Amino acid sequence: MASTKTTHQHVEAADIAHHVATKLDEIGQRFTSGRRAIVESLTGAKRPLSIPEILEATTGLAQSSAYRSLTVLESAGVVVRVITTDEWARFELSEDITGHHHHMVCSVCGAVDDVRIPDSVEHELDAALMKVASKAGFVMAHHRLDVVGVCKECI
Amino acid sequence: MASTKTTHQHVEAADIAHHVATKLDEIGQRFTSGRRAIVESLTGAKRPLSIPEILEATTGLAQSSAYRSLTVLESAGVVVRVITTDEWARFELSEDITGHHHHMVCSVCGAVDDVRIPDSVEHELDAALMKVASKAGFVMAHHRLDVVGVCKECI
DNA sequence: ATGAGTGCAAAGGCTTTGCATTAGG
DNA sequence: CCTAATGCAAAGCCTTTGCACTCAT
Repeated sequence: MASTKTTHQHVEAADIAHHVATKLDEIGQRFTSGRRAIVESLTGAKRPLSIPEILEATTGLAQSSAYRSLTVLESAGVVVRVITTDEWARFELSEDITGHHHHMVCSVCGAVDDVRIPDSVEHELDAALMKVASKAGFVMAHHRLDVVGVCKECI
Repeated sequence: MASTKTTHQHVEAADIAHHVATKLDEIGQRFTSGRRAIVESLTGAKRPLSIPEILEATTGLAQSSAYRSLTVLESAGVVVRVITTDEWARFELSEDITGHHHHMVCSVCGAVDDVRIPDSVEHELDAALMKVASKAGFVMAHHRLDVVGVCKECI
């Protein structure tokens, strides 16, 4: 908890492995080859991947191991489970690695891509959300924002 | 499509039944007692309901009928399936009935409530999203925004 | 060697579907 | 009446879990 700064600055690509190893170590978990392969897939993708996509990118990885490893990585705070539609769950690296961002979801093919909006908009948004949340006695941790539409492939 | 205005103004409670009946009729579906009961549950709740909650509020409704009716109502554009976590799906009336709003999701108990933020923030947000989306060749239909945090019951 | 991690297969849990029955127009 | 809608039960599909084997420390 003390070793890693969680600012809006993202972790450099080369340091991701080290960062993940540290986070795993903090909860007494090993950084095995399978987990390394998963993290590399997610790093290369720059968008949330589904289990089938992860398995395709990682030869010799059992589906159950993928689920189990992703759960461990999620507990370590390295991976986040993203719920887009009701199909497959998707997984991405946490925002202290990738930086804060949002998702564009294609309502036709289900494709998901990362997007970022100006900090000024983020701040105004957070201020407005914080206000309405606390008015309802709700302690806001963060927000989740998606663009829903049609991707260039499906137009 | 010509009969119902889809402005930011919501439909009056008393007219919901008529509105739903019209929408169903447009796709050749009947407004049966079961579907009426479901719509009434959703109207009363003023927040997205899960299948168990809907069944609890509607005696004598089979689970499969609930799923089927909700799918029909979704096709009619009257109901929206809300994806919050990976547990149960939740359903709510569409925004041309309820007006545009967002959700607060409790990360502890999973409770979901509606929230609204000022139009000015909505507009700035849409402008920013539209901009980054079109830059990626993506045609935005709408946005989806949730507050994630801890509700007053779980603090 | 010694417990964690993995693979394979089976079980779980939400959702969908098949078929006979009921009800709406 | 006659087709659409419903109930019940079985099947589907993503995800989780049990158990034996393998690998890292």
